Amino acid sequence: MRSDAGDPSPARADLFPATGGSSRRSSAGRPRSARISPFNDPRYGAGTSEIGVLMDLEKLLSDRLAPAFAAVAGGPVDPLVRRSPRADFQSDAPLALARRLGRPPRDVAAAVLEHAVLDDVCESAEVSGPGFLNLTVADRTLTDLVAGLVGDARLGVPPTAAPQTVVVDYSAPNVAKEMHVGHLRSTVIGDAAVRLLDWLGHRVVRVNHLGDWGTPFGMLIAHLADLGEAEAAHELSMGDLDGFYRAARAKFDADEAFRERSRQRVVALQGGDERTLRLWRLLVEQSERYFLTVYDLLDVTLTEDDFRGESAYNDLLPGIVDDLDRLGLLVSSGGADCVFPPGFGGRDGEPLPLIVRKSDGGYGYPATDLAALRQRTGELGATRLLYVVGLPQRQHFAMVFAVARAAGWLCPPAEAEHLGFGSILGTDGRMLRSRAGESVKLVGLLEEAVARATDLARARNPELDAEAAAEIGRAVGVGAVKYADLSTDRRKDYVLDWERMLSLDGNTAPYLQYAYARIRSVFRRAGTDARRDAPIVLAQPAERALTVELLGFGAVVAEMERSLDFHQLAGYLHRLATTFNAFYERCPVLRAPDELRESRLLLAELTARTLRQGLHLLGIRTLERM
RNA sequence: GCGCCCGUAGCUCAGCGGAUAGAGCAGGGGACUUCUAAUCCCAAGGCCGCAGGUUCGAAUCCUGCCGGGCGCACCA
Repeated sequence: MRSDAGDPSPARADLFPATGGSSRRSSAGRPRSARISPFNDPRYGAGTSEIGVLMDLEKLLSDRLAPAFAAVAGGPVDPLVRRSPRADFQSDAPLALARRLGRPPRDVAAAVLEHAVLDDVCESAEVSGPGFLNLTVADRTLTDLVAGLVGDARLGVPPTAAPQTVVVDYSAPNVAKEMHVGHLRSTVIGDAAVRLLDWLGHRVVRVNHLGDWGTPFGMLIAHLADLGEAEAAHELSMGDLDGFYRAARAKFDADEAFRERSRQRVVALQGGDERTLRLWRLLVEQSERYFLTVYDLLDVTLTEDDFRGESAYNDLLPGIVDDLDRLGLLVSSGGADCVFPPGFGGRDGEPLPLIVRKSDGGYGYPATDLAALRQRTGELGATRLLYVVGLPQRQHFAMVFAVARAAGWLCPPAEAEHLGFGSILGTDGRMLRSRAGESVKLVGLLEEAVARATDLARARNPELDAEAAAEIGRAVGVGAVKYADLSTDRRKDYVLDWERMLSLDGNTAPYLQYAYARIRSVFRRAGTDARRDAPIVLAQPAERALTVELLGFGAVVAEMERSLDFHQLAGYLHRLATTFNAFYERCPVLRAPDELRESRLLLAELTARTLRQGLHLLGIRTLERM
């Protein structure tokens, strides 16, 4: 069972229905008719929504505008509906269409308006500026849609109509080596991808592509043998993997006899020597045990079942070479077996090979990656392969994918995507390093985050007992690190700045967690849940703004299924929290007259559920109090 | 040398063909006998690296330059 520490199962199941599984399934292939509305669709009674899709305002407006555009253009046109600073929404499409039709943009916009049926959902719809359509949604539409959200455990996000098998390759630490900040991004981003795709109803296979094979293992095993198994196991179980590695390395550099023993160990390992293999397994097991403690601290859903080291593909490697040869793709160059995918050049302008088998007969990581890919599309039947690996390996994956396509191991509908990411920088703008110039230990980083967050919690709240402070410190500290990673475009480098990411305001995890805790506090005081059937009343602009924001969750999540750009979800959650805090400031909940009080409790509950679900998708915990 | 990525407010970042380029932080001014002020409100802050081009319209697309990062055959 996966130790999903961030599972949103609430203390009060009635208030926060579980959202882990696909509890409701919308009718697949449902027609996207523009004429279906919350008001005329018999399946769509207020508060008892059977389908999630029409809780999405953008889609509702888009569906209404599409036929009108089609009528004007004589063919399908995407209405390009988006949020607008001048109204609730705007359509940009008339501008582009005007050129195609050779008519003035404002005329086109006006013609679209004439054809569009918007009266029942919009308070106003008008041509604006050079030819935009500004749409202001009727309050009645907002209250009806948000009432549908109340009854929807999935908050307006329907499960996918086309489930795929998705393999997510992420984390991938190296045996007998410490996890460092470089593994942080892969682990955090990969885990968010897994959580999202799983929630959307895909079959997700986590693969932790452990670095558990290769020449360094000769050295490590030789060192292990010198120490004796018992002593080595003890050292490794302390979690000091780097100490072990460094000691082996130092002997390797200094001692010729040790170097020779190391080389013999490599040969013995590859030759399947039982005693050597046993030592190797000890190394792997101890390392895996250590990695699991890091994953536990990180609140990541990886378990022991997800380890699939490079060695797992060893038996498949000769077949890869043979089959490439049979397909006529293999070229011998400099004694190595290579494939030269077109379009890749090297330093000297020569074609760049993917070296499948080295001149010494050994296999490198290209062979392993090809074998793994083939196993994923073949045996596992995956149609989406994600590789959460740093951007420097971009060319490598482009070549592997190109060769796999040429070999027929990667063909539609299956597709592979390198989910690359940038580096973590220090506040000096350079790659994050420890003072000694080494890579920074991941656990050290996490421990510092937790310690800092715990201190902050104590300083804010001196009456907290030690246990509560520790729990808050952990959720906030780890959440802050993960959120800092996920809240900016993953392709860019980002600066790790303690002050900023642990700050209680700004686009940070603590800010979002605090908004959630505040809402929970309201419900503790209320001593009751929100009444599910209470009508939503939009008495003030802040209530209206919050409602519009709540209705945007589905569109953001839907967009991320494809892009996996988690900073968009982070941005949405921050916007939602900001909008809620403004609402909270101006709209008393518990002190309000009955009707308003019930309505506001519902809005608060929806906000909390959305924050919790959104943060959960990012792998970040919420707290009942802070 | 070839290739890829990145230069947006003092700082960290959104925006990637559409209206007057948005947030947050820091700095300035205001709001606490609080439904948790770990909050909110207000004002200020920009030749979107530079120069051309395409377009009714360019931070966004194309070309060239400048600055920074990364990769380029037997390490993964």
